[in-house]
Amino acid sequence: MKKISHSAVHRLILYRKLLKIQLHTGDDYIYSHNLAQLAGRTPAQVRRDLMYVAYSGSTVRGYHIAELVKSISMFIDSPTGQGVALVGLGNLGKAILNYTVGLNPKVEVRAVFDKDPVKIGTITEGITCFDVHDLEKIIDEKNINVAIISIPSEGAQTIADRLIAAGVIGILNYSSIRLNVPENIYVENRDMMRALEKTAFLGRYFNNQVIF
Amino acid sequence: MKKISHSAVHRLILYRKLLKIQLHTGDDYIYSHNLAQLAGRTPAQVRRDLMYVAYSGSTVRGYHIAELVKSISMFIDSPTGQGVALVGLGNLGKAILNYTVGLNPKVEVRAVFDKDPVKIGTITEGITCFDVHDLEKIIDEKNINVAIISIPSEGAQTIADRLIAAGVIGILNYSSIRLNVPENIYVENRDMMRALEKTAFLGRYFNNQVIF
DNA sequence: TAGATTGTTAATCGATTAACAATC
DNA sequence: TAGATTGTTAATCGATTAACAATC
Repeated sequence: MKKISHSAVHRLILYRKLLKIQLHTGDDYIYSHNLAQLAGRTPAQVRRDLMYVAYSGSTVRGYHIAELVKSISMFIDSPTGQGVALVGLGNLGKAILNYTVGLNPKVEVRAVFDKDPVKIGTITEGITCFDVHDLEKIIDEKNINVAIISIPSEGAQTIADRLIAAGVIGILNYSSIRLNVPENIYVENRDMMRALEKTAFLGRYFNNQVIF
Repeated sequence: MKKISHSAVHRLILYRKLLKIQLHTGDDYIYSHNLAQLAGRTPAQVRRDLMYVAYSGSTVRGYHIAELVKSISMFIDSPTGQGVALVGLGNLGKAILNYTVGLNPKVEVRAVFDKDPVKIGTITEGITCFDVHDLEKIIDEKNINVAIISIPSEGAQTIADRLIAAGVIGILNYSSIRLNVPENIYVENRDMMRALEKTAFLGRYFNNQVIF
């Protein structure tokens, strides 16, 4: 199996997103330098990234947008699709549902979990909220192997352990602790405070306000 | 001025966070291999990263935790502190406030903006919500140079233009469009769907379920 | 054909890793 | 001192960039 860097995966997903938007603008084809500009990359970088997916552009017309989207999807998405569980239906959980539900049928949120009796049984963005007590059962029933953690730090590790034991292989972690997981489990951490501090520093850095 | 990579900045912020937690465990000193384990890095990588900040460890005791935190902060934080504006007080905006307010006095959310009259004038996590119409005035008054965008895609570019014109140099963008900004402005994009798709792919990749 | 673009190879750059002298 | 750790230099690795032949 060939290797691919995390950042290349991230970029391919970005290209697909940008291409989907281009689909609605009328043009059938796009050149690497147009896509590069949209993505904030160089044309050569884009062409190199695209060589991961089995699709060749035309030297005259560039890339057929719809075909390229299809090729990227064949590369990135699971052929059978993947189910996603969201744990924690607070403000963040609701926002995540709002930003993700319905966008990619191959990466589909199939269940929400919470421990609050008021929330259990409600439906948000079309997804039912289950009792976190039934986590293992529902994950098995709904064939879920990806999870999003949007609960406070205290319970996060316990939930992660249960998710992994139930068959989850990828975790998007919005809690502010770092999870301890086996090495075959992928964890993507999204720490909001860390992102804010990074933005504050790099803003000054870009404006030459940092001296060291 | 020396150069530093975005990822090194991101790691230094992580180290500081992990060290702050260690502060409460009783030990005064920590070795690079302990910090490395917490951060998921190698000891040599940690030592190399730490050489950006002007602080030397002891060859016998390792790094004095409190001193190292101070040195990282002197490196990362602005001496005068930076004000932050949050634009959009929906579920996501409320979650962001919840995850960031009060954690770092040098990166301080000083104002929230929304266009909803019901929200304007309310106080969340101690921060007043202002009319987005008064954006420029408040940003100037409260000496803000960092902003978080947590509004739907449609209005995001217009808001970004106004923020930049008002003096913002760093933007943490949670909307799902890419912002067009001058090259001296730093934008950190946080696309939830992209993060989810990446997690789904890399989960399978880590488990050798991806063939290409 | 001429010209613009693509895919691929070679050169460069930077980050990571390994090795080691210096320190207490 | 012996031993463990640090800071720094050298070697390796990988990604980015530049160059260019192939294509229509």
